[in-house]
Amino acid sequence: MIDIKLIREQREFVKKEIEKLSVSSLIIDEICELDESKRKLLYDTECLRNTRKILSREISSEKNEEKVSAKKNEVKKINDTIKFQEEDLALIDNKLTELMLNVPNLPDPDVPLGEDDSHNVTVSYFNEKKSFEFKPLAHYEIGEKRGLIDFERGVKISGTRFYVLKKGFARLQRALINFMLDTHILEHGYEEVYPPFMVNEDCLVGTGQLPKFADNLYKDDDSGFWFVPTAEVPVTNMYRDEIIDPGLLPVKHVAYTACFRKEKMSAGKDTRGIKRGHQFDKVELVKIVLPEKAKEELSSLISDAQDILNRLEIPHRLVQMCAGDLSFSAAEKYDIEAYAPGVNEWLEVSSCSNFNTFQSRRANIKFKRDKNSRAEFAATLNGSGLALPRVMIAVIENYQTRDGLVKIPDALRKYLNDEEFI
RNA sequence: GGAGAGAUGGCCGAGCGGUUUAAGGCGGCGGUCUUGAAAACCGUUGAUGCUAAUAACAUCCGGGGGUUCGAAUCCCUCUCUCUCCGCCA
Repeated sequence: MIDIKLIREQREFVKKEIEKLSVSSLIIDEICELDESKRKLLYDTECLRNTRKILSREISSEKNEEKVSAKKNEVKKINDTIKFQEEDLALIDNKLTELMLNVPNLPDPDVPLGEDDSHNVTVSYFNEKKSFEFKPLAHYEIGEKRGLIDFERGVKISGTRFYVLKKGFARLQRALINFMLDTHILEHGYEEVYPPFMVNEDCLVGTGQLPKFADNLYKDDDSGFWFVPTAEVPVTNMYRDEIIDPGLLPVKHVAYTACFRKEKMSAGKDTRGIKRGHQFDKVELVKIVLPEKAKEELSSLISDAQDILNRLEIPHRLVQMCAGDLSFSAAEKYDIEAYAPGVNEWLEVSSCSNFNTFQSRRANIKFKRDKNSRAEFAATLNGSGLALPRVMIAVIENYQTRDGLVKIPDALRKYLNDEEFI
């Protein structure tokens, strides 16, 4: 959520920023109108409450019975008005909140202009593409040929977009998870958390998935639990409705979770292989930081994520999202794309975002600079570090040998019993 | 799943219809004293909204609803926590 005061005070500026996202700014006008009537009504009811309070106090000390009943009647009348106004206020307030929850974050000034992904900017390339003396196979070809990915049984036991990893590939994924976690904990200073994979609705409103993106999420109607689409949701929301003590920022967490997404929007897209499933594993980085440090924290978050690919010696590139391709909650976002020679694609293995105070306003995450200072909204950031299936694809395809084996990257050896090939 | 108990300010804890505009303690902050510190004593101490304001006012005693001139306090309801039993990886 953006600051309603900013809308109130700099309406035209906010509208202009929203339009950069290729989103209509009419919502801002609607908000301004509602906000104005809300505040007027609020002031009126507060005055009435104050009068009631004074009258009630007078009743308690009034001896004259006639005066008492006169005053009681007066308060009753006031109560009727208050009740009426409160109902009105609740209606306006609900509508206002609903609108505010649907206003996207404003783009950072450094974000390039552009309507869609064709205007994204590739910042730079890392690690040379490997050259092959044979035609590199796609991961699903290797997986099927060697019985390491079972697509048919995935569909049988669950449905389309599910698969079973077996033997060496299952092990490889487990090794990657541990490698990523250990690297972020030991080398980059993150603290590990293992959160629930199911959360309540408040969490998803807090990080911005709800109310707008309900159709990409799984939910158990019976219990009201939602399956996490990313660890960002439970980990960021650990601090919901909290005021973080002075000196505890930045908070840096790394978490492994499974992630669940309906992917209705991507129907028919990426149906081959393990690139886009309804369930996938991810190691996620989450930071809660001082607002003025958010941008530099984003840079270091990106390097922390990239470091995984560097240690695995996988070619990749860094892409900056243009305004029109920013996600709803992000002020600034960079994707890291790993190159997979088998499918000949740049795969998004990480998406690193700075949300500024957008999420912390929704989730009410605050901090204090000093013991006696006012609580302020913190900035939140997160990024994948990294998404497992696509890193699997990159490792499998980049490290494949002519005879269909996968050479284990040096960085992973110790997680795989120092073996050489899968 | 069954039975019972409970939810109050950063923490502990009183209050059970009107100086509660939440006692008292702990902790925190400021001060007195001291070479310094501790102890002791004195003062102070949250959130939200509106606002130029650390002013005034309003709201906040788990959430929602009700009774009343007036609710932390009474009633209803929901949620959560704890204890015991049952079941269980």
